[in-house]
Amino acid sequence: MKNMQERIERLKEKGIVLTIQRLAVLEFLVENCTHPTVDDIYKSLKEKYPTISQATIYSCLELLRDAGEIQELSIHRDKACFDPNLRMHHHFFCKQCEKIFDVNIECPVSMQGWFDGNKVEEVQAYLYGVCEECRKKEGG
Amino acid sequence: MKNMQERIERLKEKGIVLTIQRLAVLEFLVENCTHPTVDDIYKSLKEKYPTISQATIYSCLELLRDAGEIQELSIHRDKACFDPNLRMHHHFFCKQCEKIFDVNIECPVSMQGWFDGNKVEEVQAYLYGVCEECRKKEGG
DNA sequence: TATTTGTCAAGAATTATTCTAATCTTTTTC
DNA sequence: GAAAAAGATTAGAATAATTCTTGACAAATA
Repeated sequence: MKNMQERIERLKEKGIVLTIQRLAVLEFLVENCTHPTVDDIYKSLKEKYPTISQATIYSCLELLRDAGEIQELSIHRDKACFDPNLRMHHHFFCKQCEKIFDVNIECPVSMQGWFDGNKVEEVQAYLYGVCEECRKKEGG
Repeated sequence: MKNMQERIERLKEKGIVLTIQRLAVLEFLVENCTHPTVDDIYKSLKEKYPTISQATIYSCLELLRDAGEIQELSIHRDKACFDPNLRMHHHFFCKQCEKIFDVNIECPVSMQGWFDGNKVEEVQAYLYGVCEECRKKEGG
């Protein structure tokens, strides 16, 4: 359950109706911090709610993203994935196992809010490489 | 012409055949540093080379990217765009005019090569916000 | 209860990208 | 230089992620 209660409060304050589907999507993300794709979420929720449609997943994700409750990552260019972690952080993508890890490095770029005269509202940084685990496997 | 000659040398050294189409794609990118999409490139080259096909643009871009001559950006999640600038740099996307600017900020994350035990081979950082020009327009 | 407003489902439509098979070019071999 | 082989290009079909549309449904309001 974690911080679900807080999140629900925040959404209610914003006047967002918390339907079963919306809660299910949010809850799934909070409990599965593996940066799932739309399809991952759809397949999993379909088991519990067999009538749910993909379009609903898309619309719930869009709503939650616009409400600032989740982040949309474009670490792959062919599909979106989502992260319920609201703290400022970046992401590492392993080219071999394709897992995505959170990266908690403080980066000056992200902290500023400004770059020259341009207002920076959001920062996404993606590191691509090979994770420790995969490197170990390779090595032996 | 700029650094085309150097680029051509590098590609030849790698044993890459420099067809008219490949050169045209590379040249277009070098002369249009506006981070064009596949479609931008296709539409523009089609005027000069009416028989060129989209698949050729995709394959040239893939080849040039894999040869390390250009960078592929996933700043939009709905379409790729390309950058011939090989120096380490990041990108700013204006949500209003949708222009993409290069950002020359040195970021520790990018310099390291490592994050915990994970080997970092590439870094892409995207700043999203409103550019100076658009803010000025808004203001008055 | 009747009305209004907002949400959901299902599938069609759209769009970027990849695949395929045929054609054309270039390179190699004789 | 001609023939064969290898590689590149084309055009269009196929695929896959995402968005749109429309009607059905549910909740909130009067």
